[in-house]
Amino acid sequence: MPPQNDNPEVSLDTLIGYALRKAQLKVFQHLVNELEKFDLRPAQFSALAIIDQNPGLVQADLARALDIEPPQLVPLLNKLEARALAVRVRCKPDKRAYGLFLSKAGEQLLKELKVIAQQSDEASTATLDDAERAQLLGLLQKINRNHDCL
Amino acid sequence: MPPQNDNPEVSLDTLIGYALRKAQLKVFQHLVNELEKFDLRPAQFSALAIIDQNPGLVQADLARALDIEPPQLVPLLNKLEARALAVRVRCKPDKRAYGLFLSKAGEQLLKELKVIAQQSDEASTATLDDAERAQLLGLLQKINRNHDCL
DNA sequence: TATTGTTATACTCTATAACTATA
DNA sequence: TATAGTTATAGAGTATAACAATA
Repeated sequence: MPPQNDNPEVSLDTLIGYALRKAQLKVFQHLVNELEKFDLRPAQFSALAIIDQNPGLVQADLARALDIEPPQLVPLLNKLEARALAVRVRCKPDKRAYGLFLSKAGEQLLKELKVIAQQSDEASTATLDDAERAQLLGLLQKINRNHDCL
Repeated sequence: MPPQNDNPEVSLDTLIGYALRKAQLKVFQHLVNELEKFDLRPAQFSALAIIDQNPGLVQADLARALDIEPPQLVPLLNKLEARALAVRVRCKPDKRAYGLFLSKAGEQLLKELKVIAQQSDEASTATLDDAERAQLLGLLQKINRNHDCL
């Protein structure tokens, strides 16, 4: 922390965006470190979870759910397929598209990863108690509701 | 009883990290759009605010405060100096280092930007009322307090 | 002609090693 | 020798246009 601060009445510390970014970097970095042991990135974990909850969805749907562009999905899914965690299956009605499914190994790994992610969440927010964590989750989800202002 | 492995207890929507990331992207993107009108990035705004509160700090201090590496600071400060918003001044005691100061124009622009940032904060969290916003800020700051290294 | 997934490309952000000039 | 700032560079993450196969 740099030297003194003689005019603190309006500062970065009153901005939600500033605190939000710092907190996100901290929590995200913790998860990155945990998932590194599985040679996975957070987006790959999220992809596994979304496929698990929406078996058969096509890549465009997954891209929208992850809020990334379709081209970014290609190496991500290649990696998951190469590790036999997920599969692309040609759609019967529309042979341009692929339905996405988890393999048994993918389902099993995902179960492990969910525990890891939950523990990472708690470890990186260890200054909060359970009630505060629940409160925070509710507030964040409330922010994430209205997407029409974007 | 066969133990069911569905595990709906832990999905992405129960993870603080997931909600935190989505909220941060939303709030950050809103600020990026607002600052774009001034041809500035959030890190440049933060740099202006930190220099303003800590006039004369050296670049290593600013890098630490912004949580970026010193090399990333070079083009950032070059831009601020080229626009005459901030200046690097050789330190008298240690001629290797530069003290950083805002120009009058920098101070004046910063005053404007603080209003913009505050409005951006409120606009991108418009689903929250003032009490919830204050609550959220407190929770985030609590996360950002690290007790393992002071 | 339009769409799904893919390739190629570029632009930003970030991280690290090496260089300069001072100490 | 060690440090402050800089340069050069490489690695991610992200965004867009263009292409192939299919509709």
